[in-house]
Amino acid sequence: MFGALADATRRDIVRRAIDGEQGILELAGHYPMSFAAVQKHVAILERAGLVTKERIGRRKVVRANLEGVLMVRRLLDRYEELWRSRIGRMADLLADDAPPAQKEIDR
Amino acid sequence: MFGALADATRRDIVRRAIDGEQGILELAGHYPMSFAAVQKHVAILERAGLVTKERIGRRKVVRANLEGVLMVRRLLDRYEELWRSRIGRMADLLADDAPPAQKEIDR
DNA sequence: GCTAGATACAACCGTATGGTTGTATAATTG
DNA sequence: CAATTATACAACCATACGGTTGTATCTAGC
Repeated sequence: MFGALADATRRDIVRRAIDGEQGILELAGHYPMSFAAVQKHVAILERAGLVTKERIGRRKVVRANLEGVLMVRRLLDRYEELWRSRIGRMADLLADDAPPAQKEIDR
Repeated sequence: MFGALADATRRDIVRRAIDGEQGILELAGHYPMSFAAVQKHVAILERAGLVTKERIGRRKVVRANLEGVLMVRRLLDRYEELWRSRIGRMADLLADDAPPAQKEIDR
């Protein structure tokens, strides 16, 4: 998933897919590369679960998959939580620390 | 940044860096690859701003950089927001839609 | 059913990436 | 300061990746 988002073109496709109903050919129009290249990018995003394709008429409309974006975000949330809990543990350690004898505190 | 997180080893290093005070050699112990390889991974994470190195004695301790993680998350938040505002716009459209004449609604 | 439109897929190419080994630099220890 | 520990860096290799072109499939319209 992170891999899928690691490419700028793909991130932009996701962005456009969020509020567009664009077919692949239309999407390809926005980028300085061939239709096939864009097609590959969409395929990668699709496999990563960040985007879905739906046949509409003779086109296949690309739609962003909110679930996918949320999935990635959740991972990052876990990292943040790990961090905060670490900070928490450090604070706990300091708090649990019974005030040592005066001579050790002062100075 | 997404690129930096696109590798499983690097994600694990970030995880360990969150609550560890591990040097690179210690980190390398966890993975089936050479010290130099891990060193490169750390360098990539560092360039991406996800991790910092601090010299402590003869080691260089690797610490996760919360700022970096939050940065990536913020990007995903923007995607989510785009999505929700799109849903919002669609809802608005439906709401703004003045009830058409009866003949158009029924049937 | 034939033609045109839109997508799919395979083969190929150059470069970036993840890995290796080897050598050099920094900091601790005796 | 010599020896050891921990990190840095360069050169190299195989493979993955982003791009191309060419051909095949599927749908719409006449």
